[in-house]
Amino acid sequence: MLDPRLFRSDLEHVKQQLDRRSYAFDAIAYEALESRRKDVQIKTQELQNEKNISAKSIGLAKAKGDDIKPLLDQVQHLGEQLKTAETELSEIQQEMTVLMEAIPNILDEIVPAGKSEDDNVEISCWGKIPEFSFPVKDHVDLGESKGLDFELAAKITSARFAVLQGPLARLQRAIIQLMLNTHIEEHGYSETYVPFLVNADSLYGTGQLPKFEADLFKVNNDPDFYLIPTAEVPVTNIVRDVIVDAKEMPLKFVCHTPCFRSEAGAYGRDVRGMIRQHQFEKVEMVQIVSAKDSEKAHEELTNHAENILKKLNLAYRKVLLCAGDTGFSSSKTYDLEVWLPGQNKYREISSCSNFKDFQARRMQARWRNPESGKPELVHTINGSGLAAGRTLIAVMENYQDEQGRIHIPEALRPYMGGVEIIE
RNA sequence: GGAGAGGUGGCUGAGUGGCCGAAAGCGGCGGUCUUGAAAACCGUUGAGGGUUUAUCCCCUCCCAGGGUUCGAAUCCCUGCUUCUCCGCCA
Repeated sequence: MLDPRLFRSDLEHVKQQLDRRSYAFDAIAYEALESRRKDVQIKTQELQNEKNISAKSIGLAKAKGDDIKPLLDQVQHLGEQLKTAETELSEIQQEMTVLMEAIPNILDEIVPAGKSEDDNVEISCWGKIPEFSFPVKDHVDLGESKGLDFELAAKITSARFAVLQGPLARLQRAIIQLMLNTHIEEHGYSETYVPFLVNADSLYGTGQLPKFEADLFKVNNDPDFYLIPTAEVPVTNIVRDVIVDAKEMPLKFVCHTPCFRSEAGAYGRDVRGMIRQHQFEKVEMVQIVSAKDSEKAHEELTNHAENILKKLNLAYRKVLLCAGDTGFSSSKTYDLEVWLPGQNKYREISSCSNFKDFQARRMQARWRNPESGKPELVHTINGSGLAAGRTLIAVMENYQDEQGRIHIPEALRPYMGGVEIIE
């Protein structure tokens, strides 16, 4: 949610900013609605004031033992007028809310123009793309004899799920362990476990609802629950309706969860293997920071994700998403893309975003700035550190040998119980 | 799943129809005192919104949503939630 005051003070600026996203904002309709809002709100509050005054005078008259009958006659019509005004106001406000909550975040000025991922800008590259002296296999072929089974998962549930068994299952767990330990011990995050089912308010807070319900799995309940699409949702909502104490800032959480995505609209994309699944494991980093620290914190958090790839010695590149590829709630996003020999290209393995105050305004997440003594909206930042399923793929494909074996990277060996090669 | 008791400001806790955005205590902040600190004393201290250049002024909020009433923290209904006991359970 954007600041409504920004719309009132500088509509032209807002319109220009939304243009960068190709978001067609109807300024004329907005202005008409806003002017009605102002009129009706003022009128409603005046009536409320009148009601309060007369109620008070009746109370006083009664206490003195005066006849209150004439006063009661006087306020008779007030109730009805007020009710009409209140109804109209709440309709206008609801209309305004619907309009406002559909509007995406304003992009950071550094975000490049562009329509699709082809227009993203490469910021840096790290590591050496491995060269193989034999025809490489992808993770599906490599995993077939090692406990990665898609048909079994399809029997149990459906397509876009995987069963992982034996040393490969352990390898994924080792990857998660490495990530969690690194973020806790070296990057200063606090380990967190949260519910995997959330309510609509939480999804509204981080921006998935109301616009992107189709991407979610809904669970029948009264009221409905949703399977989390990312730990970002429950973890960021820790600070919903909270005023964080200055000495607790910044808050840094790391959280391992499964993630559930309907992938509606992704038919035919990445149908092979476990690149795009309905369920995958992810380690997520979330930071709650002040406005003045958010840019720096975003850079740091991205570095934290990069450090995992460095520890695993996986070649990757860092890209700055263009206007058209930056998510609804984000102001600025870096993607980390790891080299996958099986696809002979870089694929997203982490997405690190600065939401600024967009999510915070939706969920009234604030901190008390000691300089002013007043509550101010926090900035929220999050990023995958990393997607564990895709990291497993990357390790398998990058560490394969001619016999189709997988060598365990040095950094993961402490977690593998002595296994160095998966046959 | 069954039974009962609660949900009031940062915390504890009073308030059963008007003078209550809310006593008192604690905590926080400022001051007096002190070489400094503590103690003591004095003062101050919730959030959101509207209008406005600004001050002022006004509106809303005592878990949430409805209702009764001229008037609701207080009465009624529904929901959520916390605690205790019983049952079940990893």
